[in-house]
Amino acid sequence: MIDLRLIREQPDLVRASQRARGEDESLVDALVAADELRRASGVHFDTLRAEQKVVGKDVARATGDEKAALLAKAKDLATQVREAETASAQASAQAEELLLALSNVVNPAAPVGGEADFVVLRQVGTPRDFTQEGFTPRDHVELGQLLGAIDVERGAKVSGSRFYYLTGVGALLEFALVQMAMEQAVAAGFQPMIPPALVKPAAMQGTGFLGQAAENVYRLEADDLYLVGTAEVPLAAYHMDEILDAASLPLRYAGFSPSFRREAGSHGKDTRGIWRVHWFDKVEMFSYCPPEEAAAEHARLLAWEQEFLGKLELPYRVIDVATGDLGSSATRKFDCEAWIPTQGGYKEVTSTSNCSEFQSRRLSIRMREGDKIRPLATLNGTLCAVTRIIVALLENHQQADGSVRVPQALQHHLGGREVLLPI
RNA sequence: GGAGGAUUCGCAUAGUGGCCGAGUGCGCACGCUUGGAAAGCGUGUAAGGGGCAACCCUUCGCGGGUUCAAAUCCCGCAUCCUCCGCCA
Repeated sequence: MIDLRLIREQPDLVRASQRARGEDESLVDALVAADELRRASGVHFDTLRAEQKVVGKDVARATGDEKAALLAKAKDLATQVREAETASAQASAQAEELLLALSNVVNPAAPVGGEADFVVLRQVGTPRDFTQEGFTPRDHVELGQLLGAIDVERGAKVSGSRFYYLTGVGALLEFALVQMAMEQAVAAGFQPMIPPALVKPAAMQGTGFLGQAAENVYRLEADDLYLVGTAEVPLAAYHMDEILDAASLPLRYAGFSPSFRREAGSHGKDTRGIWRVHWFDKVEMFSYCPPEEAAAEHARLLAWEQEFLGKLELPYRVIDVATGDLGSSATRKFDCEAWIPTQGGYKEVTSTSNCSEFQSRRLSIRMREGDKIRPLATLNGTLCAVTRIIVALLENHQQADGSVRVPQALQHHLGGREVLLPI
């Protein structure tokens, strides 16, 4: 959630942000009105309650007729207090609901527009020219079959569409990638974490996934729990309701977890293979830092993502995602898109978002600096989304005979294999 | 799943209807003391909302209820601990 004071004092700024996102501007005015009502009804309740306390103490001291008279007054007050309390609670709940519905204010540096209005920040590496090399590249499904690494048919048989098995060297490849990602993260000072993949509503709500993104979240009705779509959720909620010592910041966690996504809005999109699936494993970076350091931390997260892709020798580009395509928590987002030969284009393999104080306000995570207590910033970034990296690796490093070259940095995590051979 | 116990200000605890938003110890901060430190002594030390401020209000796991008045009584739920059962 954003700061109510910002909405009170600079509603135009928030309106402009909503417009840039393509979201409802009138929410801002509704919120301003709801906030006024909340404060007014709060003052009314406070006043009555203070009076009730005074009278209550008088009752305890009084005797005889005086006590009877005071008791009558107190009873009358009690009714009024109850009514005022209900009204105040309702007004607060109303304001809270609107506040939770409002997305974070976008960073002015983010390009304004829809999904296609991103800005390419840089391009790294050069896509291979398979025509010049004299063969037609196979896609990851075909390569996965040749190598005995991916079984999508049986994934569908057992669990339905968008499920898969990683088999043989495919399974080993996941372990190798995860190990490599964790090693890098630890070297950079991250604390490795294996968080729960099922979380309570407060964690999901607090990270901002129950807004427009709600339709993509799996919910376990019987237990009122959610399956996380990213380790970002349990890593953010880890410090829920805590006040962190400013001297301990930044706190950096690298979480390994399964990621579950309903893919509700993407029927018919990327249906082949394991590019877009309902479940995959992922190593996610997560930072807590002072708000004024968030932009620098964001740049660092991006640099770590690039370091990882570099070690995998993948050609990719970095884009500054447009305002209309930001998650509700993010003020700014950078995606790394790897070149996917059989798609003839760059496609998202990592994503890093600066959520400023949006999540920490919702989750009630603050920092103590001397005698000052204030919200802090949270940021997240993908280090390794296993299935997408596997797709990129197989397709980019394939050879004419269907074998796949293993990038040097990954070799020792795969028992020294320099190449994956068809079975 | 069954039985019992617990949940209070960073930690440990006191508190069984009004003098309790709440005492004590530890920790922490500042001051005194000291050549310096420790010890000792003194003062302060939860969060949130409203207000220029004085100050007021909310919160004693969460949600209801009883009462003029609830940390305290009643009901429901959650979490943790112990024992039993089952189990990767």
